[in-house]
Amino acid sequence: MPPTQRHATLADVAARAGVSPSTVSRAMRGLPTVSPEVRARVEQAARELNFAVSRQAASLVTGRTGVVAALVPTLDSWFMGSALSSLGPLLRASGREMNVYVLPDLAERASFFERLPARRNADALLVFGFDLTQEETARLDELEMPVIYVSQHTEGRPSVYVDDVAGGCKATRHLLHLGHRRIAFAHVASSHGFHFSSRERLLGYRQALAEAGIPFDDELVITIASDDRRSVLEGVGRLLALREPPTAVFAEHDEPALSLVSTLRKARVAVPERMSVIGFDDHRMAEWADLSTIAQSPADMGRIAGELALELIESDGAERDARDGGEDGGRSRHIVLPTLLIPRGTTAPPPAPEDE
Amino acid sequence: MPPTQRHATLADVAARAGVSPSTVSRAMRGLPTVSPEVRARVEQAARELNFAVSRQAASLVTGRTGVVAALVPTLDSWFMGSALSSLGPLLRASGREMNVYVLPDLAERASFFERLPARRNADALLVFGFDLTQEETARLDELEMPVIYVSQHTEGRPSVYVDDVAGGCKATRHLLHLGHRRIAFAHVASSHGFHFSSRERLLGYRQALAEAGIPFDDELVITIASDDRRSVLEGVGRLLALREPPTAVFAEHDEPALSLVSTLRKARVAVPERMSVIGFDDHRMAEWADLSTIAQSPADMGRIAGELALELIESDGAERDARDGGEDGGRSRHIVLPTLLIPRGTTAPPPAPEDE
DNA sequence: TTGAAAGCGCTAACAC
DNA sequence: GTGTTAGCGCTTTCAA
Repeated sequence: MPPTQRHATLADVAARAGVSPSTVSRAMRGLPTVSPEVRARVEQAARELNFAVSRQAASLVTGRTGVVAALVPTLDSWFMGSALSSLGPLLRASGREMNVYVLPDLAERASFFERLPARRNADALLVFGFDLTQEETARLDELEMPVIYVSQHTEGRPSVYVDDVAGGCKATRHLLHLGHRRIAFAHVASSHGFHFSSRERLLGYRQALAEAGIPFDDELVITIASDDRRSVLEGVGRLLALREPPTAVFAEHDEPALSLVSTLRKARVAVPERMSVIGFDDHRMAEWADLSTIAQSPADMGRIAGELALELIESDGAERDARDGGEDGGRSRHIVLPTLLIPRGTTAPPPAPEDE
Repeated sequence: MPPTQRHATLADVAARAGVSPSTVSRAMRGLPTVSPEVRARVEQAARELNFAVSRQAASLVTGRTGVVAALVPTLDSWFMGSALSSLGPLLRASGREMNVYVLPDLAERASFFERLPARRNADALLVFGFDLTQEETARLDELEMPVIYVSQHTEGRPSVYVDDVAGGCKATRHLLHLGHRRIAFAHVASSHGFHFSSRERLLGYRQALAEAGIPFDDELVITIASDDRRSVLEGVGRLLALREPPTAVFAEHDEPALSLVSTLRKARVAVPERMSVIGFDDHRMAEWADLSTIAQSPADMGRIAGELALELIESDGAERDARDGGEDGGRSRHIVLPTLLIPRGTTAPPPAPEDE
């Protein structure tokens, strides 16, 4: 007895339409060398048989898989969600599929880099937000397909990212302009050993302080564990207990910023009257909660990285002919996206000094 | 001049290892019928040539693609992110890839159902959180692969979801037990025309009210647009302006619940002293903000749905032989996951009555 | 504009 | 345990 009914093949359609397989192939791909009448007949037959071209068989001969892969540390974050939500439709519009590799921990990560499952199974790879080692990057170079680094800069390889230093600077300057002099920085300890540009945001913070002639004070840097509410309470407690407590906090992401606001208000520390808080992201929740923040657009990053991927895929065949686009044909292009200060209701001038 | 260097093939490895292609194939798939010595030789050759089996070629002959597809309305939500973050690694552990189709608007959705790009390109499809029409469901039935409905029940087809009615009931009962009698329900108007079980949560709310002998009052149901802060302000304003304002709000998701808390506190309405707020999800932010909520686990849903998919893929070949697992071999199984009340700091007894 | 034939890289019978 | 053979379903010359 036969297994599940087989899919119709191109040959089936050809038989039903009374033409040769090659003609069906041409018609299905929309090539112009098919007479309108025949094309109609083929399309009808295909519809009746519920036929779709097998990507597997096609790619065997074309050498293209029609798949673009995305490597992400997790999908459980506003950033990744937004980025892939814009990348997916873009790829579909070009007739491609989106393959996602989620590497939530070091074991998964090691296994990915050891087996390199994307090899031969995608036409390009987008690497999101990882802080890769040199070995890992070298391994990706072996993939023999375009690899684009997103939310991370990698020397000599195509990258798309926002200017985190400038963003950190903007946030800090905003607070400085409001009159704050004691400004804390809230850092998030991520559990999976990936960084999300936090190093650079801290750098921007320090840079803005330096410009204003304010010395860096590491008592003002707190670390919040992203999965533990007590760490927020502790961090806030530590800041408030300082001899000279801050009047403002810059959190490297909106989520911790929101938890700071919530924790402060619950403790009857008025925000922004007693303490200003600014985040980074412009998370959907930031508007809801009227949080001041530095906006970045992961949706734009996803889209732009996707466009770059398509471009590199296109040029992958012809690359050795004309060296028109410079020596590497855009292979080491860096695209830097802007950030934008969005002042909202959680930042204001510091309270009038009481003890000075 | 040649294009980009071609990938090594199985034949190349065979030549280098001095064996036949079939032997290489067997070795690469870990079949037991290969002598250890030969296996070692093959693996070495494969490593030297940076060889990986082409899924496309393999699937052409096995009839399996090694891909599981997920259909999602968006990735930009806590729920989807968590679900796919657990699904991905599970699929990888079984040696499969995860293909994601994001359908953020009705145009994308229509185009997906018209072209059915998953056809022939995946071994199973997981459909997340859509409220499908009958036509769409019928279309998916034509896919000739297992289709699992997640976060949605569909008659006669495998489904995995939480008991939203019971969850809504639990949230409302929690507030009732605390002594609340005027309880509002905050509904989210989603922009893409997809429902996320909100109908059923409202049902649970009404059911709990009925049990307590409290009549349903539609003045207490507000709608918040998920992308507009003013709508939150308006909703809160409307509730507070009622002749008999509520003392508690049940929001169908944590994100709007958090924005309610934030808006109320900013307006100097103490939470929970003056107004209790409970959400639904147990979003990561809920713990950070000390929000009472009804927990559901999208991670569990993703995992369980994935396991079901693998099971159905396995049984897909043998299904017609033994009808052991009931008439349909689990093809119409429904798996209902539990919800859990998590009381935190945003719910408390109502304030002592002032005017009565 | 269409058809015939060759083969993409692999697995699965079947021999040995 | 290993090799030989015959396709899987498609695209792509090349001829007509």
